[in-house]
Amino acid sequence: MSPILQSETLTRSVEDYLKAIYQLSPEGRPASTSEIAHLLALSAPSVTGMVKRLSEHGLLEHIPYRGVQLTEEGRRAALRMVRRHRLIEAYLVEFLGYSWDTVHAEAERLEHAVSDTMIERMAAALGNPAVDPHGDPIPEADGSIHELAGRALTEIPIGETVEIHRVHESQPERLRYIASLGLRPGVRVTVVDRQPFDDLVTIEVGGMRHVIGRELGRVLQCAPAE
Amino acid sequence: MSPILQSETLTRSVEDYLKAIYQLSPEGRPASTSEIAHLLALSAPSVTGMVKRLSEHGLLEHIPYRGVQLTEEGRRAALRMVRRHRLIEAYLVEFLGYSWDTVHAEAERLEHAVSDTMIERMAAALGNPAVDPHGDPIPEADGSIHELAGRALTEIPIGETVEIHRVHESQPERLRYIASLGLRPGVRVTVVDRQPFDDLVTIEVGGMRHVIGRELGRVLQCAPAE
DNA sequence: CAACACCCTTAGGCCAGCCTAAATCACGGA
DNA sequence: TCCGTGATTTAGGCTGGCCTAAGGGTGTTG
Repeated sequence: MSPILQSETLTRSVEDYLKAIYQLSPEGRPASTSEIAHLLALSAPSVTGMVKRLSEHGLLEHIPYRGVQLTEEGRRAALRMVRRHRLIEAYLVEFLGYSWDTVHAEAERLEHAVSDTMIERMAAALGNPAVDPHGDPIPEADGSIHELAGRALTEIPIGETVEIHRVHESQPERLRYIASLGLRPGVRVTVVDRQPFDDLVTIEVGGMRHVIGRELGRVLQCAPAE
Repeated sequence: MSPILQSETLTRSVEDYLKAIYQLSPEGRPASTSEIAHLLALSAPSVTGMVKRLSEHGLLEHIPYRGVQLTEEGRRAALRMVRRHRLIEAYLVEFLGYSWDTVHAEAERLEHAVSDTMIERMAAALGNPAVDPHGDPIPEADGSIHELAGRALTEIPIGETVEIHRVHESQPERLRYIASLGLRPGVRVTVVDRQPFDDLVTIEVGGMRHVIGRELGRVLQCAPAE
């Protein structure tokens, strides 16, 4: 029944859908039509239609009105795209002078065009890195991914000093703002105050104090400073 | 009338058509529907249809039953693609360990996906080379191209020693064969014999003798050895 | 338990790009 | 000059992927 799609016959669109669904729920919780539509900047009916096609091809399961979940095959395809995307970002930053706020758009296009061979050569040139410039873990070629446990900045108690491990954000303007505060993977941050509501956190980084809101705070993943 | 297509809204297909037409006739001689169809591996009616759209957008002129010629705008777009293609080939060979018989397919996909910024960074990383790994000249960013005059190997008289400047071929099998004879840009070749028909040429290269037929002979562009 | 709001899907349409089959043109040879 | 051959275009159709408008579920709330 399911035609042989295994041999890299996924279209650009299909790759984008799979990656989006994975990103909405790496753990496999069902993703809703509207979430997908919002992330891909498409209308909801378009998503319903594509989702139907993808489920016929065995890449995901769709329970009408309930959401979609990737199948094992769909998850593999999605992780392949994530690997590509993050390796491309790392390569562009390392070898072609890109900054972390500009790589995303370029990688978004390249991830569909590059061969597996080229991806592996880029990985080798980089020394097979474990994370990309934002600190996001790069899935292995075999489809495994090692998510490093981390707490959002919003969860760190007053007085604690942590290291930023990951800045999970792709919008250039936000990234530029984050960078302007001196925040990037590897940097140490101390939480000096917290507001009772809205998860406002005051941090000290590089001798400066800044207040971070809920949205930004969730994007900044931290680990205990060594 | 002609909608504003200037701002990089050309589709993959359109880019391929323009490049194909340019390659069929860099000098601007009209290219026929069937030549284009053959080069792009499409049916003739498909080409007629696309050609009609492209001429409406001012990228080429189509005289029905007579052929098509790129307009200045079309030529610029085509040269942009050629520049991209050749720079990508050069980059892949220089930095990612590709051989000249494998770069073509990869470049064919990448040329549509890469930004102008990235192309210029690749060019800079390469030191703004004038030619690609096959010896084909790389058009400048401003759209100028410096074709180096050369004679096909089939035209070299007996006894003359020349240097191969250019191997104008993209098929991997043919390139591998050519390489297996020790032929590549920069190599010196002496014509030791010629057959009266079929442009057969016997050459000596690296102490070995080989007979080259018409097709291959035309692909090998030579210049007087210094 | 009914009603409403919200989300999701169905219906119907459009465009780019491709195809095959059927007309039509152009040109060389009788 | 006429005709046939081969190239080209027209006609008509398909698929992927998107859209808007309209209909149908679901679940929360009075």
